[in-house]
Amino acid sequence: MLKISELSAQSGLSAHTLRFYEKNGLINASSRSEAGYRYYNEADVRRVEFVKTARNAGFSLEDIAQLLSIRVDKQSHSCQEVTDLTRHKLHEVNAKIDELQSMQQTLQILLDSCCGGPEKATHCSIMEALDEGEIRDQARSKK
Amino acid sequence: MLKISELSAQSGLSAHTLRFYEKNGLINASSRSEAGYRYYNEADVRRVEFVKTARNAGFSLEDIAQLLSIRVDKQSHSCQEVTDLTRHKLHEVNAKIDELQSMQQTLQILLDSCCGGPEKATHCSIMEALDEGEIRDQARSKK
DNA sequence: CTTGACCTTAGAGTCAACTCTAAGCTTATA
DNA sequence: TATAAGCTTAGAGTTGACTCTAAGGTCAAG
Ligand SMILES: [Zn+2]
Ligand SMILES: [Zn+2]
Ligand SMILES: [Zn+2]
Ligand SMILES: [Zn+2]
Repeated sequence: MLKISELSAQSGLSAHTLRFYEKNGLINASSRSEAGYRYYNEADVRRVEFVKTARNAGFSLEDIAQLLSIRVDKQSHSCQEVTDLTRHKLHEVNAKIDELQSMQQTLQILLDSCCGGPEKATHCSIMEALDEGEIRDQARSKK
Repeated sequence: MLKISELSAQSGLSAHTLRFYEKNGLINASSRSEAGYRYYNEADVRRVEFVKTARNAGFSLEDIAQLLSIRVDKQSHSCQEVTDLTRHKLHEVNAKIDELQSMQQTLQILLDSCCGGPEKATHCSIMEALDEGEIRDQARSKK
């Protein structure tokens, strides 16, 4: 049985974060001391690790809540549900990458166009490009 | 002289956003009607377009505030200042791309490993992978 | 028995960039 | 003149994932 600070040290998640995850229904301590201190057993710890791993893979806390509800009753869920979640997340990640790569290109072009020296910015081609709006619009995600 | 709704239509930025930008010192209407309505002249409009272009390139509003302060007095600023800003932004964008590509890979591997069918998730290899934590940590940015 | 580290809670604050609301003027059209 | 559309302001709400605070109870070591 681990106290919250011990689980925190072991998992790398702060005690604050662990309590926050609990408040959001992701994890919980299956027992409490008389004084109300949280005590985590092995299953609790595994659940925390699952959350941590899923978070590292890029899933949002909401996604993780769904994955957890599958995890506790795998019988009632299908592989398809799991891949749907994963595929959806992958699409989001891909969209974000596209957006950022577009910015990357723009920024690189701007950077290449400018001398970067100590001269006055009166002739700066980056400022000119921004002034003239000659930059293709990025598809900025709205969410 | 444009009223805020006209500038909004022309720029594609909502009137709310234009007022928000003004509150944050990015833009402003150089004159007001007797009743207090904002009126934007050509220079105002160009400044708004500059903001819009810089935002499209990926700069934060804070970055843009700096770019604008250079823009109004190019004599007192150097190309280097401009490239520093741009390079810094590029680094941020690159870091974010790396992080997302790492997630992308992880998600793709997970997806490839799962049958995605209507079978019960008891044997799901995505769930297994998340359970076993066999996923390399992404370098998640903390900011 | 005291000190200090650790634990509890509800709830507030943070960040970025909006987005919206309420309450009340103003202006254009029918 | 009445109605609707448009403008003003200060200020609150949104999103996601924390992060921190205040006020107080608990526990082990010296
Ligand atoms: Zn130069
Ligand atoms: Zn330059
Ligand atoms: Zn399967
Ligand atoms: Zn599966």
